[in-house]
Amino acid sequence: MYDVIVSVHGSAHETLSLLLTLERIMGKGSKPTIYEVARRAGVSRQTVSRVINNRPDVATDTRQRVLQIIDEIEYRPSAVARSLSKQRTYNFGLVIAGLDYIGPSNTLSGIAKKSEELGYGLYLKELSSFSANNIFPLLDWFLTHQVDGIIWAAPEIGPNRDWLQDVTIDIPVPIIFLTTAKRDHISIVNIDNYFGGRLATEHLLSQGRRNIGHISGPLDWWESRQRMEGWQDALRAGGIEPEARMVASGDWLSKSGKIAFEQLRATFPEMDAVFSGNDQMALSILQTACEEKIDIPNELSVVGFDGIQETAFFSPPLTTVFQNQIELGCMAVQELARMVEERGTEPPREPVYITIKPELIIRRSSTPVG
Amino acid sequence: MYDVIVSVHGSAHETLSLLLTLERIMGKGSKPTIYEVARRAGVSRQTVSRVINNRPDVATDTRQRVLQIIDEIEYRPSAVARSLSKQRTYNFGLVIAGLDYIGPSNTLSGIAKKSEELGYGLYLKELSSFSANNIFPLLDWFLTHQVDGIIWAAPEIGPNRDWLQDVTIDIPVPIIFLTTAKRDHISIVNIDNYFGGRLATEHLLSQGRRNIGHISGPLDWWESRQRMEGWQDALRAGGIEPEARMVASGDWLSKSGKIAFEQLRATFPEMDAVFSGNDQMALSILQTACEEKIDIPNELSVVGFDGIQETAFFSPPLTTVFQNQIELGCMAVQELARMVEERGTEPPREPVYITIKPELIIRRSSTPVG
DNA sequence: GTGAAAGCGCTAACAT
DNA sequence: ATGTTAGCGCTTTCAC
Repeated sequence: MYDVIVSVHGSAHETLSLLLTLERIMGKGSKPTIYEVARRAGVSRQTVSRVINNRPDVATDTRQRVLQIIDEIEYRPSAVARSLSKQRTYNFGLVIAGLDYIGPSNTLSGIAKKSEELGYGLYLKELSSFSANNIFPLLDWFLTHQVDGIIWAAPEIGPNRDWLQDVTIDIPVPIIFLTTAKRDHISIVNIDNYFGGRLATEHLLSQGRRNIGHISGPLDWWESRQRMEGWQDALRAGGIEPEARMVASGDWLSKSGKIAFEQLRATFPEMDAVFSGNDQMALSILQTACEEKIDIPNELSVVGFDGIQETAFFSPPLTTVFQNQIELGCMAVQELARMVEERGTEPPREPVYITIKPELIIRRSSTPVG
Repeated sequence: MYDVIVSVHGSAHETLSLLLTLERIMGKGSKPTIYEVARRAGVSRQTVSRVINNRPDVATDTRQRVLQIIDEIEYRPSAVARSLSKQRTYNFGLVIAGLDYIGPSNTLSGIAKKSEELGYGLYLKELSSFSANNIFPLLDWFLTHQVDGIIWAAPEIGPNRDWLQDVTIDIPVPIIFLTTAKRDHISIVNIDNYFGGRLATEHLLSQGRRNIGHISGPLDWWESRQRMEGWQDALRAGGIEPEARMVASGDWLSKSGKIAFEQLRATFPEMDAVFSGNDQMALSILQTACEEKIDIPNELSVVGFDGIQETAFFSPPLTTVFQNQIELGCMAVQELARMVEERGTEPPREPVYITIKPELIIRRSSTPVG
């Protein structure tokens, strides 16, 4: 009896599975498997496998029949089983921080979009603090879940990249970092914050301003320091020596910008321009100015950083350095996908260091009519 | 020879696997499996399985030995294999939209945090537009990947929930919706926008204002309509009949707020207060007022909606209706986890409809000193 | 307390 | 063009 069935449907082993499968099918709710499709179509599982993977070597009518069954019983191939079998998940792991700021969620948007486009799923983990406490459980989780690659999109702050040295990158999957100082042997995608700082400052110089203050972000942020250095070097290139009293630090939020601005007015009274480390702190300068009847841009020019949409409608509209965070996210994913696809190539590819130039958007806050 | 090995390490079948495994181990890079651990520890795979699952029925010294090996060879259990075997992934699928706005990314933050806390991984998919185009491929992807549950965190706009009727919910996994009008048979978590609209308006009434205008969000957004209805009903309760000329619609962005405000000043010149559908549009009211020397709050009171952090540092500080989006995300995940854990309970649980009350934060923009 | 056998749903490699 | 066999790495009975 087995022999008969075998000759029609498959081996003894498959027939046995068939019987078991049938029992299972009885119970409600159990999702159909590839085997169920094969059984109904009267073909083997591999044939079904070929169909669902769009492989050419299947007879047209067989393919039709299989497809119809699939449709009929609403069969969906299990990505889990496929991952196990192929030893590849087509998933990326993403570590991000500071979703309560608008910048990171733009980056996220770019990452999500590009991953989708390239056919990768995306596991999201948010780092609750910016510090580096729970890095290892997190990495472990990703490895455990067999992601094909990791995107590290939390900013570099203080010592929160030290673990890189410890691990000396024996992480067995490709990993790409955003917003991280250049380091050997690791792949990085960055906005060129230094260049942005120079852009802003050179623009103010070109408008005839000579007393250009700076409100920086927190100085343990790598990005803040880069922007500040851009400001410093631009000043020097213009023949001006930057001094400590020309800088005040904030924490990115509007409130701190207000405080820093007050401070600068005290320590640097001749100030005729400010370069703010981000747009939100710049906003509070504009507000303070409005309250205290300081004429922007005639008395004081202001330039921000980030290029959030609102800046176009600040009053006056804010000149700002636009950093394309969506693009940043896209690039990161694109590069990671490349790394994944080119694994095992000989010789191994060099780590990449990609830098995206920000752009200056000139508006009224820095262009006195005079 | 087999017999000897068998008596030490396992069955003939396992010994065969062993040989194959050994070969594989030779090749660089192949990750150790549970079998490798078992072999080195001289126990069976099930024992190792017990150890990594923290099961009590393992002798202490056996456990120690196994743990040590695991540490030594840096073994990490494969979540993929486990998922296949347990028919459960401990992953959620999240659909979100509008990450370029700040609200959704707060919700996301809550969702990510709570998922982590409850031990679930999170697959992220961003809906590129707010419309309902590519819903089905998306759902399919999640089902294919065997998520334990789905969180739908894209807002309800126009007809983008129509598919719910089509599918009549034969989605085989629990699913929870955010920001969605009440419907039968589906689980929903919402901010009470209607209540928020009432809160804002009643506050203005209590301050003696009688001519309260409203700048709404886009009226195809369910949230916008709810807030507006709250405004309307509060006015009526105060003996005032709302009229069309008292409302102008924006698109959430500052610019549209400015335009809407200009319009209201024309159609509703006696206006002495405005309730804005969000904080960003309210910001542009404040800015316009500052430019045009309108005294806020004495001439005009302003109340916003959302409660973004910046509002505390607007000038003047903005009274606003705070919606806790992080909490919203947490609740959604918590509820989803419950649904997942209580599957198959008899009788099945009723769908939930949870509503979070927003809170009024009173600041200077609505509290004239008089 | 520990182990053998079977199975989760799919694919790769090798037939035919 | 289609089928067979042997995995992928883990868990779940059930037996001892």
